[in-house]
Amino acid sequence: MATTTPGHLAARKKPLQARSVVTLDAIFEATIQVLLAQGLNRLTTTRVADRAGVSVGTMYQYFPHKQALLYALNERYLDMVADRIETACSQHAGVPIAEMVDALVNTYWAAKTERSDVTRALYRAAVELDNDALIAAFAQRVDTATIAMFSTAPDARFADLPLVNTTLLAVIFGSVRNVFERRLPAGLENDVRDQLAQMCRSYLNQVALTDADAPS
Amino acid sequence: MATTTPGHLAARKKPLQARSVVTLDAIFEATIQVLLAQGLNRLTTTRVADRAGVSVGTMYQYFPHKQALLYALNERYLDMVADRIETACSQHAGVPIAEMVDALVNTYWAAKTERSDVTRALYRAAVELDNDALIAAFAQRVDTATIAMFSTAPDARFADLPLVNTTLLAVIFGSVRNVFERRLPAGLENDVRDQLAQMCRSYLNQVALTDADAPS
DNA sequence: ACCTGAACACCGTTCAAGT
DNA sequence: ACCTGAACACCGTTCAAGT
Repeated sequence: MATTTPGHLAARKKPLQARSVVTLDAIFEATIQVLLAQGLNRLTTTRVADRAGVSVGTMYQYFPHKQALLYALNERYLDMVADRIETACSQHAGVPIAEMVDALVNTYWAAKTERSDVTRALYRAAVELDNDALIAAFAQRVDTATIAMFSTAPDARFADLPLVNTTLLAVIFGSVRNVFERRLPAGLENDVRDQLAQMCRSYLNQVALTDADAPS
Repeated sequence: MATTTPGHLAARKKPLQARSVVTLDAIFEATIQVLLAQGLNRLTTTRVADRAGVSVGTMYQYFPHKQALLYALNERYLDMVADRIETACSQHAGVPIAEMVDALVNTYWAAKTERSDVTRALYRAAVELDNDALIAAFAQRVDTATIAMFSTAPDARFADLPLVNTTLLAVIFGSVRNVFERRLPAGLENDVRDQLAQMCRSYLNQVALTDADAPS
């Protein structure tokens, strides 16, 4: 499912020719580099254009304004994360629910951890650029994938799966972000991840319907 | 415990005279208003000064630069939240652990929800202003308060209370932020809060040492 | 058709001049 | 002693001129 981009933040032209794809990639790569090396308030259209080897004017052919550039960068990133979660979810259909939760925690955690500098930079860049639409689209994709996975659990049913699912995702995504922003030492970080997974499992065990709850 | 402010972000002068306090409050209030009404990238030093009824030059007597203003605003806010958590923690010393967790979730939730527009605006403003020091100081205060509270629980002991505590705080704070940024409908928001509290309780029940674990 | 970069409007910050 | 706001450097964005 494609992300729906609000008009005012949409990229100006789609890269139809091979050269454009290269230019666009160079711009994205330059943006990440400037973001990491100089930070958000030194991220200048001129600096990005310079590093990408194009003129400012050219950049404005691809993006109507600076925010649209950051928006597109986030979009790419969230699409990557959503792809990985969708894949993990379909690969774990039918396994016990505890394994599902572990897969979910570990997949999201790994996606955020692999390039944690980029993750943190994007958390910062994601601000004040009307990213509600991005977040909503991302949440929708993930909700769908995880609900589908959890429905196939052989060992658990729930009175209100959508609520359980929303809670679980809020807890996982929120905790990961929190741990990131606190810059915990790597060892402690991993311990917290394991505790998080355990917490999700306890919760699922407790809210799962028992046989006594089964409809007659 | 006072927050340790890094020098380059410190406010320029302390409000020693009554008039200065008024001016400073006016600047803070103006900042919140501009933030809510116009958003972060329309938050201009001139606009804030205008609304506060002072000149830009005067504002620069109190804050060495724009970031310091936003930093100070966040500092005030986090101090308020930390105060409330500390109070709740000392008021709940000695009660069963399930009640402690509920108090913690509800206090933090309430502090963030009461003026949710301000909360969201500050989440956005908190970016790229070296808020690591702020977050660290806040985390330290809360860690201390909650660990002290949990140690007095009559019905639970833990093999590694610091880890359990860190996990719990990451989950609670992270989830609250996530729920905020997703702008869930108010009814669902409350349901998720209740689920969150339940999840924390399941977790604590599971990781608490049983009598069998007791040292002989 | 597409790219360039000087030019324009606006913002953060300073500091000489005012009280 | 403290406040003011014009002035300066820099950034986002445009568009006439170039290829």
